[in-house]
Amino acid sequence: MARELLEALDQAGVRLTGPRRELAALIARRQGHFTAADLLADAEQRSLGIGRATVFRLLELLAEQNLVERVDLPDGRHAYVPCEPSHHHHLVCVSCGAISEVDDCGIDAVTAEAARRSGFEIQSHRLELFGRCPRCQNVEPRQ
Amino acid sequence: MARELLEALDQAGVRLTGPRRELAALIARRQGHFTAADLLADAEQRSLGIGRATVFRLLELLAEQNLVERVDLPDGRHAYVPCEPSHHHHLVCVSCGAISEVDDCGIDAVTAEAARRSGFEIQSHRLELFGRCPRCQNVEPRQ
DNA sequence: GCTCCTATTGAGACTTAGTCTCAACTCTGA
DNA sequence: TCAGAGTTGAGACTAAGTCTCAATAGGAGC
Repeated sequence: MARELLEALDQAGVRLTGPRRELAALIARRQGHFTAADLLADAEQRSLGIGRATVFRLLELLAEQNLVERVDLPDGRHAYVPCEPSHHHHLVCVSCGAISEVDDCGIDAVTAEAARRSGFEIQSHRLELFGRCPRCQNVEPRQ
Repeated sequence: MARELLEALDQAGVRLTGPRRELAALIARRQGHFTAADLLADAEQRSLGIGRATVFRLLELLAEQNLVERVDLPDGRHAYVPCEPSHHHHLVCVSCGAISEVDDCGIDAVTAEAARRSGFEIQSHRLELFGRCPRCQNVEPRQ
């Protein structure tokens, strides 16, 4: 996974520097979503000496390459999710933070219908689903 | 519109203070979405002497009553949209900022399908559509 | 209309997220 | 090995939002 990120960066024509390799490894090690602050804390904990700006710059770079996607959590925070470059949406587990990807599942029909009713010319959309993953349902069947 | 907001606040059992009346009027005067900073600037421009904290507190209050909804713009900023309390989604015009509401248009089928495929128990979702409103399409047919 | 209690207020300090600048460093192709 | 361009970390800066606290004012009860 860290290897995939680095390969994609290499193909994008940017340098594979030490900090980038280390951050890619940290991202690969994480399950589910993470915030810029999480990544920064990881790096600090391991005394990697990676600057705040470098973290934000890498996340921006990965987002440009669609290797990571920005998700807005229900509480308003911004998180990132490592993902496939194709268009899809995310299911976010509100208990453990696990992320699952779903492809369109008919959302195009919804946007087409909304466009028809409103007269808007729709250029993009964002769908985020929040709930509990199968594992958390088993651990605590009712919440 | 300002009247509706105030009536709803009254029914929620909070005091109808001067600052709240003034902010309700400012919100009513705005078309489409606005940010907390917009509202703050409006208040400052009119020398209403309304504090930063008061603006955020009122927006939180209105959001609790579902009189205003928080929307995450594509650029990552948070905006607010005055709206009906029922569940629905927003179409945001990326040119002029106009907002249109759409009801579910079949999104429930999409979430059900996503739940079936992933095993998640879906609790909530967020759908935002971005594009150009009919007026902006007329002004500049191709962008 | 007056009083009193409590919700609400503004000021401003504080926190957090993210951006920007710049001199120093380090990849990488030649 | 070298040179130059891309990248780095430090730290100042900005913007967004929260928190505290003493002062104020809404409105229920009289």
